[in-house]
Amino acid sequence: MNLKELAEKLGLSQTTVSRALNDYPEVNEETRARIKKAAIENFYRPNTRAKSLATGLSMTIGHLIPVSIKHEIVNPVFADFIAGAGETYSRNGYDMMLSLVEDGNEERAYRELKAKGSVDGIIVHSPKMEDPRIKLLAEIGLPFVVHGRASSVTEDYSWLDVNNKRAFSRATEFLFSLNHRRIALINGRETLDFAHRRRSGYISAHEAAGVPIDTDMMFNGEMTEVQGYLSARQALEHTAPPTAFLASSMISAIGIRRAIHERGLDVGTDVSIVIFDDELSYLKNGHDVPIFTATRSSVQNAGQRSAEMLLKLIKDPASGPLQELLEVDLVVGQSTGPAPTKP
Amino acid sequence: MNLKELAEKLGLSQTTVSRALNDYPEVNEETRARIKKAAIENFYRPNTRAKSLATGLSMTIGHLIPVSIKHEIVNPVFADFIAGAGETYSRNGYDMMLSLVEDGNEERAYRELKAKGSVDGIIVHSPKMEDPRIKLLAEIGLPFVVHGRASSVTEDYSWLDVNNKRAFSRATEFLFSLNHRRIALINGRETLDFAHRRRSGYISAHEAAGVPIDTDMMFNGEMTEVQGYLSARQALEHTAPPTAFLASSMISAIGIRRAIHERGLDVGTDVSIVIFDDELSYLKNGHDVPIFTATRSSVQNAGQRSAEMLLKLIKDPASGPLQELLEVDLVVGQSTGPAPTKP
DNA sequence: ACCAAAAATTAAAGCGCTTTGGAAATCAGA
DNA sequence: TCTGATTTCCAAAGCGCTTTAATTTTTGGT
Repeated sequence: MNLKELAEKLGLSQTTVSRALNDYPEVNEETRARIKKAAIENFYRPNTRAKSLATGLSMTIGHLIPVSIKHEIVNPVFADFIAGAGETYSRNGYDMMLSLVEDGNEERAYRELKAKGSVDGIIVHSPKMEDPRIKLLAEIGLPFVVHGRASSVTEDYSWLDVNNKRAFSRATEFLFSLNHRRIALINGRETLDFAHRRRSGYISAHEAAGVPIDTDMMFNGEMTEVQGYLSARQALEHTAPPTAFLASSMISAIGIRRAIHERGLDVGTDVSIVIFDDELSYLKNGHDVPIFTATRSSVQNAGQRSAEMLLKLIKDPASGPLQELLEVDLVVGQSTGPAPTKP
Repeated sequence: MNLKELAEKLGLSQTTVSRALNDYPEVNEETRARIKKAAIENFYRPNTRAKSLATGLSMTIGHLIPVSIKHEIVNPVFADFIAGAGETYSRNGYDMMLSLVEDGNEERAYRELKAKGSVDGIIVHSPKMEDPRIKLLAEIGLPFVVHGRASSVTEDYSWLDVNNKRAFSRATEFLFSLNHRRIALINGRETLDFAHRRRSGYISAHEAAGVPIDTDMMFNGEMTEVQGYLSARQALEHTAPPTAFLASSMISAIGIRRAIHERGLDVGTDVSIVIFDDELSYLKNGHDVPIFTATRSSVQNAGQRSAEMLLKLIKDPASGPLQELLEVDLVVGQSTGPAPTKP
């Protein structure tokens, strides 16, 4: 059932029917009611493509995932973010489009998206320190919100980020307060902006407390279980092993825990762990008492907020740039305790 | 730059330009070359919505995620599946649309998708034992492929599934061969079809070997770390604890491992674990030697194959229903060993 | 009862593309 | 050189909707 058929069935013009359904004022309330009733009865749904062509709005938000960080799509964080954003989209009548982009083809992909008119806005994932996508999108003139920030980009743009630096400085300070002085950092890839910020939080806390930093204790790489395990093993094999770990994700921490157990040590007594917990729905940090002491910030919530920002930006471009910095909670779990006193 | 402008610039009609670009035969090869060159130079991209309206094809595949199993979207398996499928889509010029569907609104959502003409086909995720979506989609007349199967559905439909039953019977037999006789099953929610099949594999292996089954050793629930931990703890607290665990996912197994360690036992010597490994990209099962002995099947590959099936089905509906059953590998890792002999 | 203003409705154009049905140009055969 | 077939191109219709501009109907004041 399309508009034409519906209009014929009602003995009205397409114009009136269209207007009635879209709540335009210039239509008699009685006929509007009659039209809406008929629309429901006939399960009429305007064809999105036709509507989109007529209005110039695609009512679609694009999420582009560079294949290079395919691990990222696949990254639990990404999935949870999407889950949050998706809810906001569907509540507002927007569709969500996902695209995988070949490496190096990024610029082309964004321009294409604009040229093909397939989206009204874009969410930018996993920004790097110096991310060319931001300038590009601004130039193209497609509304966008970055999930995270790009430190080296000077232009003003819309973003939503977690206060990663503060999170890691707080976590570090917390470990200091438990008398840990040798803390290994198991970070994400430091070309990614968030990892860089976390590192600087770790460093600044050390500097503020006058605790020397040993670069042997700083690791970065993919945030996988294996990577966490390998880094932790290396740290523990050091002549001066750490008494605590600071991990960028729950998954890394699981690997770290494996390395600790492997050496016959116990988590929370012999070695402490603090993690950054994205509150992934299927990787809950324990039920009653958290398994890991953590700085916590829901990535699903971040997805929702980012989506809201983007929709606002699309509705009213002049309202931007919008920026939002989320603070984390520091929740104490079973994975931390006072540093063991030397035997 | 749209078609009209491009045609004007070339001094040709829109018809000719359109035909040249779409490789229709009735156009001089010289002018075709000229047109294609101009199209490239001007970065011309046909507007998807207009094209879609004209052709009646949306060139979009829909993935609907019921909010009830929001954990599923968020489920790493889902993300990896999408990553696989997405690659196939973009290689074939298709877009991928993700929608979250409110509970209970499923039928409406599918019908709407059809009425709005926003997708050419659908992938059905996480089928339940008796899934009404299959009959519905067949009735609506929208091409679809189910990732998994629905045991109680008698109609013929297209699906791609892993041989879950065989996987779990093999895993069970493998544990039997190591002299384990008391094996706990930590399964996913058994309303979901795949979990049900895994269970029946576990059971049939027991029956074939004449080993009695203790329902106290059978658990099912969300495939989360916490759930795995809680189930395993309960199993280990039993008066006759298991000597081995069979887990439906890597994540559950991580929880199981935690419970085992907590009791001061060791994995691979005191207690064995076999898992079903979906080869999630960020949850690799070890680097050289697998951490867990596993039945293995890449879910990313499944996504890719499903997408290929669906595209084929869209191109040629008569070619269906298509069905594909993937077998698993059984790879031995560090988490299994002979059953400990009673002290 | 009349007329201007307001309200309600409609015809038709337009969004950017594909495709049908011709028309014009080229070619081949006699 | 002419004719019919072939090749090459084009005008216009159509996809299903919105929206502008115009038309018809209703209302209200005198």
